[in-house]
Amino acid sequence: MTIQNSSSEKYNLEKYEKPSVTVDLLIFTILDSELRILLVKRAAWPYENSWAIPGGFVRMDESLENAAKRELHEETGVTDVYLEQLYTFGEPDRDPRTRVITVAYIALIDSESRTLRASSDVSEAQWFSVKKLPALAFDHSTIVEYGLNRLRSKLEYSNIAYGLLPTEFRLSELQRVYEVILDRPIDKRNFRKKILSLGFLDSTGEKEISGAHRPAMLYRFNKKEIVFFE
Amino acid sequence: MTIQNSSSEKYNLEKYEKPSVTVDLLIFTILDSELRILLVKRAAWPYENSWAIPGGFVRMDESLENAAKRELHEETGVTDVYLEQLYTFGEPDRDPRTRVITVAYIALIDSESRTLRASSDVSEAQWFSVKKLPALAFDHSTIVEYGLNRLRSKLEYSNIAYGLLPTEFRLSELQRVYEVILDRPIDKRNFRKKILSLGFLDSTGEKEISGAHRPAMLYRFNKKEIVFFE
DNA sequence: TGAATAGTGTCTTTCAGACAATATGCC
DNA sequence: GGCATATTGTCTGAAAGACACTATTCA
Repeated sequence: MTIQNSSSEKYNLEKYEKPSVTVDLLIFTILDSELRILLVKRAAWPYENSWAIPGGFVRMDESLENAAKRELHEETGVTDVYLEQLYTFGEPDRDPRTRVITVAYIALIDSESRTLRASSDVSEAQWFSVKKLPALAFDHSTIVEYGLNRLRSKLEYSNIAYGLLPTEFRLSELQRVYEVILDRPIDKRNFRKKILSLGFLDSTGEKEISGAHRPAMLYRFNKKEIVFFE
Repeated sequence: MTIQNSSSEKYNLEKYEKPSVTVDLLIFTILDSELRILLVKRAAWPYENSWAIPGGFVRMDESLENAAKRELHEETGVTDVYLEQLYTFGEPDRDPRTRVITVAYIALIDSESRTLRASSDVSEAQWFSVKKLPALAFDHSTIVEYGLNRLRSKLEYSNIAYGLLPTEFRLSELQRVYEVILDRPIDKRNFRKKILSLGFLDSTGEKEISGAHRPAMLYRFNKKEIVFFE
């Protein structure tokens, strides 16, 4: 029987048992030249003391995206960051307590915004390199794997990197973001040629001096929304 | 409060009000040289007599994908077709009855499998060209738009077209699939050069005679799973 | 032999990738 | 001057795109 079919559906809509629905957040940042995600330590059964990606229930009056924004704010204090729905995971046995369907989101946090809430209600939260992750609760390893693939492929054909950098940055920093996420070295000359030809970077005209060497020109993304190319 | 935090969460999990969760299906096929989707006519409030994409509730003991497969089978009688999760739509007011979160799936049906169930429990079901769609119930126009974009971009860098063709087909048929979905003409010589160089087509050695003209070689996809290239 | 579709090759341009030397600022 | 990072150009190979004629079958 489908929503569309039953002639008595308006009386039946509430008769089915309903699953719980949560949002889970894959929060990425670049820290110490590594791609990292935020994990929280679970305090209770199931998976007590295991690390997990943060998440929580979707309230009846908020959209999925707003639920994700609220959770993100609760965990990190940040607002206005890149947020994208990743995938919905709904195996019947993914949570031993009850049926829980989770809508996973990706969030990208730049190095300037990156701070953890002092007064978090989470017992412990930590940035883990995606190359050295602990065992994760539930099906969260699957979610991380899926999110990494999404991030990597979007990096190759969109300006998504803007979410991981502060407003102004050096081209070498941008290249580092690509190298860290794609996990391979990139030729500097080819990278600059390509990235500048795409036309989504503007030179600020400013140079940044940061040590005993030639200062670098600062650039910024000319769009703070995702754009695909090719 | 998140799943991870509350020390009394195991007693609280059931205290929240829960949304209904459905799967909705965007079922594509090629018919009369047009890309079409299956729509069903609603029999009851809300959107009575409006067209909608088929869908139904997720049962407590089935995965999202199995719910989609079950609905697909109920509507079309087919099994073993290409099925992909599209996106999850969860605006609080998208269904006037109650909070309904829907996980949308794409299904591709080839011209040989394409038959509608005689004994469908739906009042009416029909294949509509995506270029001439009626007004749709709920937020289904948004879902269709989203699905079309997904299908178009996957067509350009994967072998997803296998889902829309029978096992054996002529290159001109494959080209027609591309032209119809991308909605633009493609040069025959460039298309053949490119598609054959990708290596996911095998020649069957058979030729198909279908009228007063030179017979065409038949090809088949050498993988019945999605593969990305480039 | 006419109608209809199948099948094929060249040229040009664009883009990706390999590759190394000079420039600038601070100490 | 030494160190550290910034900045720049050429060559080659691969792929994309423009473009038109011949082949085969049946009626």
